[in-house]
Amino acid sequence: MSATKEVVVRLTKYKNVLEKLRSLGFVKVFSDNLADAVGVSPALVRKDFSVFGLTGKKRAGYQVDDLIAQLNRILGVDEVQRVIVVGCGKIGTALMRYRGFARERIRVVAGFDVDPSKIDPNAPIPIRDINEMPYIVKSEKIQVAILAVPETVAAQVAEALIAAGIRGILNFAPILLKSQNNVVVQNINIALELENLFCLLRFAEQGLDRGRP
Amino acid sequence: MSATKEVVVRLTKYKNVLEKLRSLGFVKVFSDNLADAVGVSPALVRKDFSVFGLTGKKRAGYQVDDLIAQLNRILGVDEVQRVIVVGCGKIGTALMRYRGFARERIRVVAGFDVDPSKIDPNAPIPIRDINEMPYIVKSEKIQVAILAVPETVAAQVAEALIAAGIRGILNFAPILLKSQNNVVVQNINIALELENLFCLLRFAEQGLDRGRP
DNA sequence: CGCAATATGTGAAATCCTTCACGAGTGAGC
DNA sequence: GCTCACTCGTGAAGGATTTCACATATTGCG
Repeated sequence: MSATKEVVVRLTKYKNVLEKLRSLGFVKVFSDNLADAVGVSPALVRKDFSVFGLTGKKRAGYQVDDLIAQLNRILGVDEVQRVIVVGCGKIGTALMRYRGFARERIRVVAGFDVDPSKIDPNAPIPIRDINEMPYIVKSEKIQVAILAVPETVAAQVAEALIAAGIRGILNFAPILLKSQNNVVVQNINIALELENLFCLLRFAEQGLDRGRP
Repeated sequence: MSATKEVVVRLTKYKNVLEKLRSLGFVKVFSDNLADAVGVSPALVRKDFSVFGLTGKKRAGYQVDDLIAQLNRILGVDEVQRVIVVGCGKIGTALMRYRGFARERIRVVAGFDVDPSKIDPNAPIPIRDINEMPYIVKSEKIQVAILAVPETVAAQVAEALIAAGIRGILNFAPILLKSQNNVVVQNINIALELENLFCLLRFAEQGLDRGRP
């Protein structure tokens, strides 16, 4: 049943919430709880689950352990996910050392840059020359890359990544990369998000209609 | 006319594309061009514009200059937008120095942290003690904050921000802050985005239905 | 100057997504 | 063990958003 991107996003959110609940000692959970935590309606939680055959019991809700196991199976994130970071500027290095990744079973295998002064193959997370990227991608069977290079070279580096066999890109460069022919792209444009925030504020303040007078 | 968040996001994207086009010397533009660049259908571009009374000419498309001016008016981003960064760890400092902000007329006024060793009020962008945050927010009339603190204190710091008068938060901490009572929150959960990327890849590979057998 | 090509603007249709509402089990309490 | 309040699962209804399709206007060109 065509699962859209939004559904996958929600499933992942459910899973994260469930893991927090489990660490707090929860054993069962109701659709209301998950709905609150994720910010959707209870009906939608149940609907999402039903699409994937996740079932609970009529008065006992869902078993937390069970649900996590099922979600992991569905989402396919049982093992550690390996990723590379391309572009080791400010954002790139910050991401390489980001602690949040460990908790989610994500491991940064290596960083890449063009600047020779940044290269350090002996660091805990090695930083290599961008020219080595294709070999590492192949030998390590890397599928996903975080792109954090300047705007001017972003498109070109993205193509190099795809050519090297990368199948998913998390793009922090301020250009809109398009998902095409079996390469999935997720764009995170920080400046754009901020701009939107300002706009939404503005709209929230003075009503939503600002068309012709 | 109830403008949803999605419409605002698209308008901002149009504006960004238009500015790139203008810098390339374009004078007029068609809905097709914008649609391609933003990844939507031409009809939607026209519909979005019509909602806000943005009009073009029947065979000449839209005037780039004109359109940008109108969008700026509608989106309310004529002047420089000022923002603070709370939490000057890896991500926080990277954001403080992020170049993409300058281009979008966003200025980071100050950073805040609890760690005394990080404080440096004389830096180009000063880093101050978090306790000074409420005063700076008030005196500088700051409305928007970027939140980049560890998970454990994120909720608490967010409350402090709201109490100090902040009206919009761009949240990089891995908890879901909820937009409530006239505070707009935009969550960017990097680990979650990566997880989603892996899942989408997985789904793209082996079809979308993975429910009961 | 008139025509034909082309792009806009918009009501109507279609599609997609969410919520509603209710039947049906089920666990807890007495 | 019986009852009852409670929660799931789901078809149908409802909304919202996007696309369609075409009348209409404009411009370039012969």
